[in-house]
Amino acid sequence: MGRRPCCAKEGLNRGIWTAGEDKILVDYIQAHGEGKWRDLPQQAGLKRCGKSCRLRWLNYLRPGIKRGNISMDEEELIIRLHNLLGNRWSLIAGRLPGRTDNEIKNHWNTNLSKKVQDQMHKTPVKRPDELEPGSEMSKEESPSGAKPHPVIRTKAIRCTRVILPTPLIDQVADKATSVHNSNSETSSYSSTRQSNFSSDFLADFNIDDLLVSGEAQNLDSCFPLGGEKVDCYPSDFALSVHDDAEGIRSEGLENWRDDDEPFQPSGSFDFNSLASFLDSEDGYNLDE
DNA sequence: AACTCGGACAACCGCTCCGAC
DNA sequence: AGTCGGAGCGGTTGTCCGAGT
Repeated sequence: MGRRPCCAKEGLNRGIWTAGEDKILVDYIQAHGEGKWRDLPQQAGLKRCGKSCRLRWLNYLRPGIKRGNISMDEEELIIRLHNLLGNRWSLIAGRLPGRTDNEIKNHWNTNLSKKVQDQMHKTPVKRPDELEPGSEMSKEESPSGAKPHPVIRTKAIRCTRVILPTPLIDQVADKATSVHNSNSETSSYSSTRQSNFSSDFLADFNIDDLLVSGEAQNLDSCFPLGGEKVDCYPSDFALSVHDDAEGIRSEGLENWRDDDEPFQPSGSFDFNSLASFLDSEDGYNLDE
């Protein structure tokens, strides 16, 4: 069985694209439009994989692409959005007109992640189980940049291997299980829970199980957030249920459109108003 | 001038989702 | 309901280039 490979690897050009190849690709897409990437190389006469053509077009040749010179405003926005969304580069790129996910990802890996790390070392974060008894994780103790998030698939809306602090495991597990039981969809979570309850608990559960139900909002009670902050502690639970309680659902971000909001998926926006939005009660309180 | 090293970024790869059948 | 192919995503790798020695 097995599917047809996206392209035959033999006899194809690899590596950096030449100006000639770019021109062929642009001419073809201008004439025939995007799509049918698998067949495009053959139709256009390019010795490239279809996926490679798609990547080249989307990241470099498409009209309206900005290259380089990422401004301070953009960097700040990327950091904030990364704090909110984790490594969901395509969603982040969608909030930065003219920027591509690949460029933002590279910029993050080479520049911003270090910046954030530096900021973190200035304001170290305590895990909830490291806090003094009776103390709360105050906003001042949370870093503005936050730790790297676990990987979250953009489309799947699913947390894979979310690491939860031990004291929260049972509460989240019980809640997720009860939510799951009230839904008809299957979840890998239950079996995971049965098989793995170490202190470095790795939960594979379908975030939809938590999100589709109105009960999801009650999950706030599982986390010592005080209704203030997205992250319980940042690396532990990347996709906050709190977001959803505030009406910004993870899946909704992809289709998120609201004329009252300072930025839109593909539109222009004002950085200052966006910063205000992110800091506001209606936003995410991502700032320190 | 030659070499090494590290940063930046372009491209590739494997996985997943989703729609069509 | 199950399978398949198209498409998209994020992580990783490869390559280039400039700075330093």
